[in-house]
Amino acid sequence: MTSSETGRAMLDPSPGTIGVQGDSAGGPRQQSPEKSPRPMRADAKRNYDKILATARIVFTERGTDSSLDEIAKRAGVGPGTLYRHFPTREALVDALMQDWTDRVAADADAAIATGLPAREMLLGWFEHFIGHITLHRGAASKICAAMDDPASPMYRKCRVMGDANRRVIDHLDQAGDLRPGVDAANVMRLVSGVASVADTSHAELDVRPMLEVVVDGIVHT
Amino acid sequence: MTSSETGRAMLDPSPGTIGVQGDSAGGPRQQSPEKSPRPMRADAKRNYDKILATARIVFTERGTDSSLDEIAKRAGVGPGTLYRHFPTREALVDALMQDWTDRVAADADAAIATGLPAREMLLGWFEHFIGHITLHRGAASKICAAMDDPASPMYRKCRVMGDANRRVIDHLDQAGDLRPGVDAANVMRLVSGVASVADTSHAELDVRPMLEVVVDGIVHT
DNA sequence: CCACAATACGGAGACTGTCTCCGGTTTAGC
DNA sequence: GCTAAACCGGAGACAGTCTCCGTATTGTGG
Repeated sequence: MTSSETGRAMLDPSPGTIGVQGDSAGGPRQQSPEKSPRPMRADAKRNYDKILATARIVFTERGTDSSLDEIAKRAGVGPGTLYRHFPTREALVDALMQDWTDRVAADADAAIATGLPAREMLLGWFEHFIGHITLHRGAASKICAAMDDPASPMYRKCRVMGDANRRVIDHLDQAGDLRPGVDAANVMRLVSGVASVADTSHAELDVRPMLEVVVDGIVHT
Repeated sequence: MTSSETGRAMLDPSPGTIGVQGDSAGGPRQQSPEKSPRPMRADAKRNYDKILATARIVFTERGTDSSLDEIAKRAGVGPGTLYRHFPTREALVDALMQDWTDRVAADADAAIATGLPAREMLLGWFEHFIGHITLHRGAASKICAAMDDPASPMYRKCRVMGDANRRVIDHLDQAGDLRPGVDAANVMRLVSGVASVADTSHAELDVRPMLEVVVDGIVHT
Protein backbone atom coordinates (compact mmCIF):
# COMPACT_ATOMS: atom_id res chain seq x y z
CA MET A 1 0.00 0.00 0.00
CA THR A 2 2.61 2.49 1.03
CA SER A 3 4.94 1.34 -1.69
CA SER A 4 2.10 1.54 -4.17
CA GLU A 5 1.41 5.08 -3.18
CA THR A 6 5.06 5.98 -3.42
CA GLY A 7 5.42 4.39 -6.79
CA ARG A 8 2.25 5.95 -8.03
CA ALA A 9 3.38 9.45 -7.11
CA MET A 10 6.58 8.82 -9.03
CA LEU A 11 5.10 8.34 -12.44
CA ASP A 12 1.43 9.09 -12.30
CA PRO A 13 0.14 9.73 -15.79
CA SER A 14 -2.98 11.69 -16.63
CA PRO A 15 -4.86 9.03 -14.71
CA GLY A 16 -7.41 6.82 -16.36
CA THR A 17 -6.93 8.37 -19.75
CA ILE A 18 -4.70 6.24 -21.92
CA GLY A 19 -6.85 3.90 -23.98
CA VAL A 20 -6.37 0.18 -23.68
CA GLN A 21 -6.38 -1.76 -26.88
CA GLY A 22 -7.24 -5.02 -25.16
CA ASP A 23 -10.75 -6.43 -24.90
CA SER A 24 -11.67 -4.71 -21.61
CA ALA A 25 -15.37 -3.81 -21.35
CA GLY A 26 -17.25 -7.09 -21.49
CA GLY A 27 -19.44 -6.18 -18.52
CA PRO A 28 -22.60 -8.06 -17.71
CA ARG A 29 -24.01 -10.32 -20.39
CA GLN A 30 -22.18 -8.87 -23.39
CA GLN A 31 -19.25 -11.28 -23.22
CA SER A 32 -20.02 -12.68 -26.64
CA PRO A 33 -20.68 -9.85 -29.12
CA GLU A 34 -22.74 -12.07 -31.36
CA LYS A 35 -25.63 -14.10 -29.98
CA SER A 36 -26.63 -11.55 -27.34
CA PRO A 37 -30.28 -10.94 -28.10
CA ARG A 38 -31.57 -9.10 -25.04
CA PRO A 39 -29.54 -6.50 -23.14
CA MET A 40 -30.49 -7.56 -19.56
CA ARG A 41 -33.52 -6.54 -17.65
CA ALA A 42 -33.56 -3.38 -15.57
CA ASP A 43 -33.91 -5.05 -12.18
CA ALA A 44 -31.23 -7.54 -13.12
CA LYS A 45 -28.73 -4.85 -13.94
CA ARG A 46 -29.67 -3.00 -10.76
CA ASN A 47 -28.88 -6.05 -8.65
CA TYR A 48 -25.79 -6.86 -10.64
CA ASP A 49 -24.38 -3.44 -9.90
CA LYS A 50 -25.41 -3.53 -6.28
CA ILE A 51 -23.67 -6.87 -5.78
CA LEU A 52 -20.53 -5.64 -7.48
CA ALA A 53 -20.39 -2.47 -5.40
CA THR A 54 -20.87 -4.44 -2.21
CA ALA A 55 -18.28 -7.01 -3.18
CA ARG A 56 -15.80 -4.22 -3.81
CA ILE A 57 -16.30 -3.00 -0.28
CA VAL A 58 -16.33 -6.38 1.43
CA PHE A 59 -13.34 -7.70 -0.52
CA THR A 60 -11.39 -4.62 0.42
CA GLU A 61 -12.35 -4.96 4.06
CA ARG A 62 -11.92 -8.69 4.50
CA GLY A 63 -10.29 -10.06 1.38
CA THR A 64 -11.49 -12.19 -1.49
CA ASP A 65 -12.35 -15.13 0.75
CA SER A 66 -15.21 -13.36 2.47
CA SER A 67 -18.56 -15.11 2.64
CA LEU A 68 -20.51 -14.70 -0.57
CA ASP A 69 -23.80 -15.09 1.25
CA GLU A 70 -22.83 -12.17 3.41
CA ILE A 71 -22.10 -10.07 0.36
CA ALA A 72 -25.53 -10.98 -0.95
CA LYS A 73 -27.09 -10.04 2.35
CA ARG A 74 -25.29 -6.72 2.54
CA ALA A 75 -26.27 -6.03 -1.05
CA GLY A 76 -29.87 -6.67 -0.11
CA VAL A 77 -30.37 -9.63 -2.45
CA GLY A 78 -30.80 -13.35 -1.96
CA PRO A 79 -27.96 -15.79 -2.41
CA GLY A 80 -29.65 -17.18 -5.50
CA THR A 81 -29.41 -13.82 -7.21
CA LEU A 82 -25.74 -13.51 -6.46
CA TYR A 83 -24.95 -16.99 -7.73
CA ARG A 84 -26.98 -16.46 -10.89
CA HIS A 85 -24.93 -13.42 -11.81
CA PHE A 86 -21.63 -14.81 -10.58
CA PRO A 87 -21.63 -18.59 -10.64
CA THR A 88 -18.29 -18.80 -8.88
CA ARG A 89 -16.22 -16.61 -6.60
CA GLU A 90 -13.71 -16.31 -9.40
CA ALA A 91 -16.36 -14.80 -11.63
CA LEU A 92 -17.00 -12.14 -9.03
CA VAL A 93 -13.31 -11.39 -8.57
CA ASP A 94 -13.01 -11.25 -12.32
CA ALA A 95 -15.77 -8.67 -12.59
CA LEU A 96 -14.00 -6.59 -9.98
CA MET A 97 -10.69 -6.94 -11.81
CA GLN A 98 -12.06 -4.62 -14.44
CA ASP A 99 -11.27 -1.86 -11.95
CA TRP A 100 -7.55 -2.41 -12.30
CA THR A 101 -6.85 -3.99 -15.63
CA ASP A 102 -7.40 -0.68 -17.38
CA ARG A 103 -5.25 1.15 -14.88
CA VAL A 104 -2.56 -1.49 -15.03
CA ALA A 105 -2.39 -1.21 -18.79
CA ALA A 106 -2.26 2.56 -18.51
CA ASP A 107 0.48 2.35 -15.89
CA ALA A 108 2.57 0.20 -18.18
CA ASP A 109 2.38 2.72 -20.98
CA ALA A 110 3.03 5.53 -18.53
CA ALA A 111 6.11 3.73 -17.26
CA ILE A 112 7.43 3.43 -20.80
CA ALA A 113 6.70 7.09 -21.40
CA THR A 114 8.83 8.17 -18.46
CA GLY A 115 11.93 7.15 -20.35
CA LEU A 116 13.69 6.37 -17.09
CA PRO A 117 16.67 4.01 -17.03
CA ALA A 118 15.68 0.35 -17.31
CA ARG A 119 16.14 -0.42 -13.64
CA GLU A 120 13.99 2.44 -12.43
CA MET A 121 11.38 1.92 -15.09
CA LEU A 122 10.96 -1.74 -14.20
CA LEU A 123 10.95 -1.10 -10.49
CA GLY A 124 8.26 1.53 -10.86
CA TRP A 125 6.15 -0.57 -13.16
CA PHE A 126 6.38 -3.64 -10.96
CA GLU A 127 5.43 -1.70 -7.86
CA HIS A 128 2.42 -0.24 -9.60
CA PHE A 129 1.37 -3.63 -10.82
CA ILE A 130 1.69 -5.18 -7.39
CA GLY A 131 -0.10 -2.26 -5.80
CA HIS A 132 -3.10 -2.99 -7.96
CA ILE A 133 -3.33 -6.74 -7.69
CA THR A 134 -2.93 -6.71 -3.92
CA LEU A 135 -5.80 -4.29 -3.46
CA HIS A 136 -8.04 -7.11 -2.27
CA ARG A 137 -6.30 -9.59 0.00
CA GLY A 138 -6.10 -12.99 -1.63
CA ALA A 139 -6.51 -11.72 -5.17
CA ALA A 140 -2.83 -12.01 -6.05
CA SER A 141 -2.66 -15.76 -5.56
CA LYS A 142 -5.91 -16.22 -7.47
CA ILE A 143 -4.32 -14.32 -10.33
CA CYS A 144 -1.24 -16.52 -10.14
CA ALA A 145 -3.48 -19.53 -10.52
CA ALA A 146 -5.55 -18.05 -13.35
CA MET A 147 -2.59 -16.77 -15.34
CA ASP A 148 -1.78 -20.12 -16.88
CA ASP A 149 -5.26 -21.59 -16.78
CA PRO A 150 -7.31 -20.72 -19.89
CA ALA A 151 -10.36 -22.27 -18.25
CA SER A 152 -10.40 -19.64 -15.53
CA PRO A 153 -12.85 -16.76 -15.92
CA MET A 154 -10.00 -14.45 -14.98
CA TYR A 155 -7.73 -15.70 -17.72
CA ARG A 156 -8.74 -12.98 -20.17
CA LYS A 157 -7.98 -10.14 -17.83
CA CYS A 158 -4.72 -11.77 -16.84
CA ARG A 159 -3.80 -11.68 -20.49
CA VAL A 160 -4.55 -7.96 -20.68
CA MET A 161 -2.16 -7.39 -17.80
CA GLY A 162 0.31 -9.79 -19.31
CA ASP A 163 0.25 -7.84 -22.53
CA ALA A 164 0.85 -4.63 -20.63
CA ASN A 165 3.89 -6.19 -19.03
CA ARG A 166 5.09 -7.49 -22.37
CA ARG A 167 5.01 -3.97 -23.75
CA VAL A 168 7.34 -2.74 -21.04
CA ILE A 169 9.67 -5.71 -21.42
CA ASP A 170 9.71 -5.50 -25.22
CA HIS A 171 10.40 -1.81 -25.09
CA LEU A 172 13.43 -2.26 -22.91
CA ASP A 173 14.55 -5.32 -24.83
CA GLN A 174 14.54 -3.44 -28.11
CA ALA A 175 16.62 -0.76 -26.45
CA GLY A 176 19.11 -3.47 -25.57
CA ASP A 177 18.67 -2.93 -21.87
CA LEU A 178 17.79 -6.51 -21.01
CA ARG A 179 19.70 -9.74 -20.92
CA PRO A 180 19.12 -11.96 -23.91
CA GLY A 181 16.34 -14.50 -23.57
CA VAL A 182 14.21 -12.69 -21.04
CA ASP A 183 10.67 -14.04 -21.27
CA ALA A 184 7.88 -11.60 -20.45
CA ALA A 185 5.46 -14.30 -19.31
CA ASN A 186 8.08 -15.62 -16.97
CA VAL A 187 8.72 -12.19 -15.52
CA MET A 188 4.98 -11.79 -15.05
CA ARG A 189 4.81 -14.99 -13.06
CA LEU A 190 7.75 -14.01 -10.94
CA VAL A 191 6.38 -10.57 -10.08
CA SER A 192 2.95 -12.01 -9.37
CA GLY A 193 4.67 -14.41 -7.05
CA VAL A 194 6.25 -11.52 -5.21
CA ALA A 195 2.81 -9.93 -4.95
CA SER A 196 1.46 -13.18 -3.62
CA VAL A 197 4.02 -13.53 -0.85
CA ALA A 198 3.58 -9.89 0.14
CA ASP A 199 -0.16 -10.46 0.21
CA THR A 200 -0.18 -13.67 2.21
CA SER A 201 2.53 -12.57 4.61
CA HIS A 202 1.07 -11.56 7.93
CA ALA A 203 3.92 -9.14 8.43
CA GLU A 204 3.63 -5.93 6.44
CA LEU A 205 6.66 -6.57 4.29
CA ASP A 206 8.24 -4.38 1.66
CA VAL A 207 8.28 -5.77 -1.86
CA ARG A 208 11.10 -3.48 -2.96
CA PRO A 209 14.05 -5.72 -2.01
CA MET A 210 12.53 -8.69 -3.78
CA LEU A 211 11.79 -6.66 -6.86
CA GLU A 212 15.35 -5.40 -6.93
CA VAL A 213 16.62 -8.95 -7.17
CA VAL A 214 14.20 -9.70 -9.98
CA VAL A 215 15.16 -6.54 -11.83
CA ASP A 216 18.85 -7.27 -11.42
CA GLY A 217 18.20 -10.69 -12.88
CA ILE A 218 16.60 -9.16 -15.93
CA VAL A 219 18.52 -6.07 -16.89
CA HIS A 220 21.65 -6.18 -18.95
CA THR A 221 24.87 -6.32 -16.98
CA MET B 1 8.36 -33.02 -9.17
CA THR B 2 10.37 -33.82 -12.24
CA SER B 3 12.69 -30.95 -11.54
CA SER B 4 13.02 -32.11 -7.97
CA GLU B 5 13.96 -35.55 -9.07
CA THR B 6 16.42 -34.20 -11.58
CA GLY B 7 18.01 -31.91 -9.04
CA ARG B 8 18.11 -34.62 -6.49
CA ALA B 9 20.04 -36.96 -8.74
CA MET B 10 22.49 -34.15 -9.30
CA LEU B 11 23.71 -33.75 -5.80
CA ASP B 12 22.17 -36.40 -3.62
CA PRO B 13 24.15 -36.69 -0.41
CA SER B 14 24.19 -39.73 1.79
CA PRO B 15 20.55 -39.07 2.40
CA GLY B 16 19.19 -38.31 5.82
CA THR B 17 22.60 -38.43 7.42
CA ILE B 18 23.93 -34.94 7.98
CA GLY B 19 22.91 -33.73 11.39
CA VAL B 20 20.89 -30.59 11.74
CA GLN B 21 21.99 -28.26 14.46
CA GLY B 22 18.56 -26.64 14.70
CA ASP B 23 15.87 -27.71 17.12
CA SER B 24 14.31 -30.40 14.88
CA ALA B 25 12.78 -33.29 16.85
CA GLY B 26 10.10 -31.73 19.01
CA GLY B 27 7.64 -34.49 18.17
CA PRO B 28 4.50 -35.05 20.18
CA ARG B 29 4.38 -33.40 23.58
CA GLN B 30 8.09 -32.78 24.13
CA GLN B 31 8.14 -29.27 22.68
CA SER B 32 9.26 -27.76 25.96
CA PRO B 33 12.16 -29.76 27.37
CA GLU B 34 11.42 -28.65 30.91
CA LYS B 35 7.94 -29.02 32.36
CA SER B 36 7.10 -32.26 30.55
CA PRO B 37 6.04 -34.58 33.33
CA ARG B 38 4.42 -37.51 31.51
CA PRO B 39 5.61 -38.83 28.15
CA MET B 40 2.16 -39.42 26.56
CA ARG B 41 -0.06 -42.37 27.00
CA ALA B 42 0.27 -45.43 24.77
CA ASP B 43 -3.11 -45.14 23.07
CA ALA B 44 -2.56 -41.45 22.57
CA LYS B 45 0.73 -41.98 20.79
CA ARG B 46 -0.83 -44.74 18.72
CA ASN B 47 -3.57 -42.41 17.49
CA TYR B 48 -1.16 -39.53 17.03
CA ASP B 49 0.96 -41.63 14.72
CA LYS B 50 -2.02 -43.04 12.87
CA ILE B 51 -3.35 -39.54 12.19
CA LEU B 52 0.01 -38.33 11.00
CA ALA B 53 0.47 -41.27 8.65
CA THR B 54 -3.00 -40.77 7.21
CA ALA B 55 -2.51 -37.04 6.82
CA ARG B 56 0.69 -37.67 4.93
CA ILE B 57 -1.22 -39.79 2.44
CA VAL B 58 -4.27 -37.56 2.12
CA PHE B 59 -2.25 -34.35 1.86
CA THR B 60 -0.19 -35.92 -0.88
CA GLU B 61 -3.27 -37.09 -2.73
CA ARG B 62 -5.44 -34.03 -2.38
CA GLY B 63 -3.34 -31.25 -0.93
CA THR B 64 -3.21 -29.54 2.44
CA ASP B 65 -6.77 -28.26 2.19
CA SER B 66 -8.34 -31.69 2.43
CA SER B 67 -11.08 -32.23 4.97
CA LEU B 68 -9.67 -32.87 8.42
CA ASP B 69 -12.71 -34.87 9.43
CA GLU B 70 -12.04 -37.16 6.52
CA ILE B 71 -8.48 -37.65 7.65
CA ALA B 72 -9.81 -38.53 11.07
CA LYS B 73 -12.25 -40.98 9.55
CA ARG B 74 -9.62 -42.62 7.38
CA ALA B 75 -7.33 -42.82 10.37
CA GLY B 76 -10.09 -44.58 12.27
CA VAL B 77 -10.43 -41.96 15.01
CA GLY B 78 -13.04 -39.39 15.90
CA PRO B 79 -12.72 -35.75 14.93
CA GLY B 80 -12.27 -34.84 18.56
CA THR B 81 -9.13 -36.94 18.76
CA LEU B 82 -7.64 -35.30 15.71
CA TYR B 83 -8.37 -31.82 16.99
CA ARG B 84 -6.96 -32.59 20.39
CA HIS B 85 -3.63 -33.61 18.93
CA PHE B 86 -3.62 -30.96 16.21
CA PRO B 87 -5.72 -27.96 17.22
CA THR B 88 -5.34 -26.34 13.81
CA ARG B 89 -4.64 -27.47 10.28
CA GLU B 90 -1.35 -25.60 10.53
CA ALA B 91 -0.33 -27.72 13.48
CA LEU B 92 -0.87 -30.83 11.39
CA VAL B 93 1.06 -29.45 8.44
CA ASP B 94 3.77 -28.46 10.86
CA ALA B 95 4.05 -31.98 12.22
CA LEU B 96 4.36 -33.27 8.68
CA MET B 97 7.01 -30.67 7.87
CA GLN B 98 9.38 -32.61 10.04
CA ASP B 99 9.69 -34.95 7.07
CA TRP B 100 11.41 -32.34 4.99
CA THR B 101 13.10 -29.86 7.27
CA ASP B 102 15.86 -32.32 8.04
CA ARG B 103 16.29 -33.20 4.40
CA VAL B 104 16.21 -29.57 3.39
CA ALA B 105 18.96 -28.75 5.84
CA ALA B 106 20.97 -31.71 4.62
CA ASP B 107 20.45 -30.66 1.01
CA ALA B 108 21.79 -27.21 1.76
CA ASP B 109 24.98 -28.61 3.23
CA ALA B 110 25.25 -31.07 0.37
CA ALA B 111 24.91 -28.24 -2.11
CA ILE B 112 27.74 -26.38 -0.43
CA ALA B 113 29.83 -29.53 -0.44
CA THR B 114 29.54 -29.92 -4.20
CA GLY B 115 31.76 -26.91 -4.68
CA LEU B 116 29.99 -26.13 -7.94
CA PRO B 117 30.09 -22.61 -9.37
CA ALA B 118 27.75 -20.20 -7.62
CA ARG B 119 25.09 -20.26 -10.32
CA GLU B 120 24.81 -24.01 -10.44
CA MET B 121 25.04 -24.41 -6.72
CA LEU B 122 22.18 -21.99 -6.14
CA LEU B 123 20.05 -23.43 -8.89
CA GLY B 124 20.46 -26.92 -7.51
CA TRP B 125 19.78 -25.87 -3.96
CA PHE B 126 16.69 -23.87 -4.90
CA GLU B 127 15.26 -26.72 -6.93
CA HIS B 128 15.75 -29.12 -4.08
CA PHE B 129 14.14 -26.73 -1.67
CA ILE B 130 11.15 -26.17 -3.90
CA GLY B 131 10.84 -29.88 -4.58
CA HIS B 132 10.42 -30.45 -0.86
CA ILE B 133 8.00 -27.70 0.04
CA THR B 134 5.72 -28.45 -2.89
CA LEU B 135 5.35 -32.07 -1.91
CA HIS B 136 1.88 -31.41 -0.57
CA ARG B 137 -0.18 -29.05 -2.70
CA GLY B 138 -0.91 -25.86 -0.82
CA ALA B 139 1.96 -26.20 1.62
CA ALA B 140 4.18 -23.67 -0.14
CA SER B 141 1.84 -20.75 0.36
CA LYS B 142 1.27 -21.74 3.97
CA ILE B 143 5.01 -21.64 4.45
CA CYS B 144 5.17 -18.22 2.82
CA ALA B 145 2.63 -17.00 5.34
CA ALA B 146 4.32 -18.61 8.32
CA MET B 147 7.82 -17.48 7.44
CA ASP B 148 7.36 -13.98 8.83
CA ASP B 149 4.76 -14.83 11.44
CA PRO B 150 6.31 -15.88 14.74
CA ALA B 151 2.84 -16.79 16.03
CA SER B 152 2.50 -19.57 13.49
CA PRO B 153 3.17 -23.11 14.66
CA MET B 154 5.24 -23.58 11.52
CA TYR B 155 7.50 -20.63 12.26
CA ARG B 156 10.15 -22.72 13.97
CA LYS B 157 10.57 -25.12 11.08
CA CYS B 158 10.59 -22.23 8.66
CA ARG B 159 13.51 -20.88 10.59
CA VAL B 160 15.37 -24.17 10.28
CA MET B 161 14.94 -24.01 6.53
CA GLY B 162 15.80 -20.33 6.55
CA ASP B 163 19.04 -21.11 8.38
CA ALA B 164 19.87 -23.77 5.82
CA ASN B 165 19.42 -21.23 3.07
CA ARG B 166 21.50 -18.71 4.95
CA ARG B 167 24.36 -21.19 5.11
CA VAL B 168 24.40 -21.51 1.34
CA ILE B 169 24.12 -17.78 0.80
CA ASP B 170 26.77 -16.97 3.38
CA HIS B 171 29.11 -19.53 1.92
CA LEU B 172 28.89 -18.00 -1.54
CA ASP B 173 29.00 -14.49 -0.17
CA GLN B 174 32.24 -15.17 1.68
CA ALA B 175 33.66 -16.53 -1.53
CA GLY B 176 32.79 -13.20 -3.13
CA ASP B 177 30.39 -14.79 -5.58
CA LEU B 178 27.39 -12.69 -4.68
CA ARG B 179 26.45 -9.09 -5.22
CA PRO B 180 26.92 -6.90 -2.17
CA GLY B 181 23.87 -6.55 0.05
CA VAL B 182 22.17 -9.82 -0.74
CA ASP B 183 19.82 -10.68 2.10
CA ALA B 184 19.29 -14.39 2.77
CA ALA B 185 15.81 -13.90 4.25
CA ASN B 186 14.80 -11.97 1.21
CA VAL B 187 16.08 -14.67 -1.11
CA MET B 188 14.16 -17.20 0.93
CA ARG B 189 10.94 -15.27 0.48
CA LEU B 190 11.53 -14.94 -3.23
CA VAL B 191 12.23 -18.61 -3.79
CA SER B 192 9.26 -19.59 -1.64
CA GLY B 193 7.19 -17.30 -3.82
CA VAL B 194 8.39 -19.17 -6.89
CA ALA B 195 7.41 -22.41 -5.19
CA SER B 196 4.04 -20.95 -4.40
CA VAL B 197 3.25 -19.93 -7.97
CA ALA B 198 4.42 -23.28 -9.28
CA ASP B 199 2.23 -24.96 -6.70
CA THR B 200 -0.93 -22.95 -7.29
CA SER B 201 -0.56 -22.90 -11.05
CA HIS B 202 -2.92 -25.35 -12.68
CA ALA B 203 -0.49 -25.77 -15.52
CA GLU B 204 2.49 -27.97 -14.74
CA LEU B 205 5.06 -25.23 -15.09
CA ASP B 206 8.81 -25.41 -14.83
CA VAL B 207 10.39 -23.41 -12.02
CA ARG B 208 13.79 -23.34 -13.69
CA PRO B 209 13.36 -20.17 -15.76
CA MET B 210 12.11 -18.23 -12.77
CA LEU B 211 14.94 -19.49 -10.62
CA GLU B 212 17.44 -18.46 -13.25
CA VAL B 213 16.23 -14.89 -13.04
CA VAL B 214 16.50 -14.95 -9.28
CA VAL B 215 19.96 -16.44 -9.40
CA ASP B 216 21.09 -13.89 -11.96
CA GLY B 217 19.82 -11.19 -9.65
CA ILE B 218 21.92 -12.54 -6.81
CA VAL B 219 25.26 -13.65 -8.20
CA HIS B 220 28.10 -11.29 -8.79
CA THR B 221 28.25 -9.87 -12.32
C1' DC C 1 -53.18 0.71 -20.96
C1' DC C 2 -53.36 -4.03 -20.01
C1' DA C 3 -52.37 -8.84 -20.27
C1' DC C 4 -49.10 -12.30 -20.42
C1' DA C 5 -44.90 -14.58 -21.45
C1' DA C 6 -40.25 -14.22 -20.44
C1' DT C 7 -37.16 -13.18 -17.05
C1' DA C 8 -35.47 -12.51 -12.57
C1' DC C 9 -35.93 -12.72 -7.52
C1' DG C 10 -34.99 -14.71 -2.95
C1' DG C 11 -35.18 -17.74 0.66
C1' DA C 12 -35.71 -22.46 2.38
C1' DG C 13 -32.86 -26.07 2.80
C1' DA C 14 -29.50 -29.81 1.35
C1' DC C 15 -24.85 -30.49 1.77
C1' DT C 16 -20.00 -30.16 3.37
C1' DG C 17 -16.49 -28.91 6.45
C1' DT C 18 -14.91 -27.03 11.10
C1' DC C 19 -14.62 -27.52 15.80
C1' DT C 20 -16.49 -28.55 20.75
C1' DC C 21 -18.37 -30.82 24.57
C1' DC C 22 -18.87 -34.47 27.57
C1' DG C 23 -20.38 -39.35 28.91
C1' DG C 24 -17.94 -43.39 28.49
C1' DT C 25 -13.54 -46.03 27.99
C1' DT C 26 -8.61 -47.05 28.41
C1' DT C 27 -4.27 -46.67 30.62
C1' DA C 28 -0.67 -46.47 34.17
C1' DG C 29 0.70 -46.83 38.63
C1' DC C 30 -0.01 -48.79 42.99
C1' DG D 1 -7.35 -55.61 40.61
C1' DC D 2 -8.46 -50.77 41.58
C1' DT D 3 -8.58 -45.95 40.97
C1' DA D 4 -7.60 -41.55 39.17
C1' DA D 5 -6.02 -39.34 35.34
C1' DA D 6 -5.84 -39.25 30.60
C1' DC D 7 -7.91 -40.09 26.47
C1' DC D 8 -11.52 -41.48 23.07
C1' DG D 9 -15.18 -40.50 19.75
C1' DG D 10 -19.34 -39.09 18.03
C1' DA D 11 -23.39 -36.09 18.41
C1' DG D 12 -24.29 -31.77 17.13
C1' DA D 13 -23.81 -26.55 16.90
C1' DC D 14 -22.22 -23.45 13.58
C1' DA D 15 -20.80 -21.37 9.12
C1' DG D 16 -20.33 -21.31 4.26
C1' DT D 17 -21.63 -22.95 -0.47
C1' DC D 18 -24.88 -23.61 -3.80
C1' DT D 19 -29.66 -25.08 -5.79
C1' DC D 20 -34.44 -25.40 -6.61
C1' DC D 21 -38.70 -23.55 -7.40
C1' DG D 22 -42.88 -20.79 -6.14
C1' DT D 23 -43.52 -15.95 -6.53
C1' DA D 24 -42.76 -11.34 -8.27
C1' DT D 25 -41.18 -8.05 -11.79
C1' DT D 26 -40.49 -6.44 -16.41
C1' DG D 27 -41.38 -4.97 -21.05
C1' DT D 28 -43.80 -5.92 -25.15
C1' DG D 29 -47.68 -6.71 -28.48
C1' DG D 30 -52.35 -5.92 -28.89
